[in-house]
Amino acid sequence: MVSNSENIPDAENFPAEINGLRMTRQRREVYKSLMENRVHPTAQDVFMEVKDKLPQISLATVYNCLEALVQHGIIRQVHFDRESCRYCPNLHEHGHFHDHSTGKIHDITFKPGVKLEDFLELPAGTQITNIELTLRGSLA
Amino acid sequence: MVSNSENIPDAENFPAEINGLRMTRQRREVYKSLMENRVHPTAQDVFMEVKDKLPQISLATVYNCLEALVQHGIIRQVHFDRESCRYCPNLHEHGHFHDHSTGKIHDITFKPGVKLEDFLELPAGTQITNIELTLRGSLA
DNA sequence: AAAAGATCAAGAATGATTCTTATTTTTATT
DNA sequence: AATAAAAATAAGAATCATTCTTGATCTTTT
Ligand SMILES: [Mn+2]
Ligand SMILES: [Mn+2]
Ligand SMILES: [Zn+2]
Ligand SMILES: [Zn+2]
Repeated sequence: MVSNSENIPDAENFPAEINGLRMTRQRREVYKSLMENRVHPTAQDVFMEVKDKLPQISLATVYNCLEALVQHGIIRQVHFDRESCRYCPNLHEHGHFHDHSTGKIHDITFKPGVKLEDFLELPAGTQITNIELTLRGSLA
Repeated sequence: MVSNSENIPDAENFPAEINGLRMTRQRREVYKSLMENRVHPTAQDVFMEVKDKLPQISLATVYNCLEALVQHGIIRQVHFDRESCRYCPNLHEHGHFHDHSTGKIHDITFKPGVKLEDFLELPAGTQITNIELTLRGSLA
């Protein structure tokens, strides 16, 4: 029952452009890697994965691609302390749970309908444009 | 009505040890700087502040002091993306709001009695040991 | 086809942080 | 109090993720 076919178009019918960003071979493979393996990889991780398909790609290009994808709102950066940045193609509002027992990072969603003001003491007039929530712990 | 006297003992009656960490002159000044100026400074910021009191202190020592204070649970590190770490002496559970209009970082507390499960979809068996919440935006 | 623009590869540069080592200070022991 | 052992500090080197620079290559427009 293993199925790694999400809704990722293959090379032939992959859109030539996403959110105004031209999908070059490198950007496409970087993006596909993120979509197929939702493990919040680092740039190095992506580099190693993508080299299988594009053996000549450089780490700098992986950084460039990731940056371009982030700038165009196609993927998001995830930060854990001072570790290398990680990348996530899940665009829904969510936080991250770093399970220290397995090392895996899980997406955590907010309960439907919850507003920030429901659980935070926000100074009057606060306009929040971005939320980053990181949880650490383990699965009992 | 200016009062920068919080509950920060002065040099004479400053505890010789906190949480099992010996309070050397350097550690004391670093800690006092954080307590007196609650602006979430970087190590560089602390370095520049503390040099007024201990002109011979080195940046490496400031890093060492901050690290020792963090390890002993006396202060906390705060992360904003890939920027330099910042330090916070507020030990109550709280998040941070980076006000992009003023550049200031504000402590944000949770509403009393709120539990994580109240607003997050947590997988069953999740044991959370640490929460990091970062908000970005502006004060209208 | 030519020109302009965008992307890429490779390696150098940057900057925050950590590490190394010699020196100084503090604490424990005689 | 003197001595030995342990801890902390200062200074600078090393590290590592990330960014920058530059020349080559690919795309799009004229
Ligand atoms: Mn591989
Ligand atoms: Mn100053
Ligand atoms: Zn995610
Ligand atoms: Zn704080």
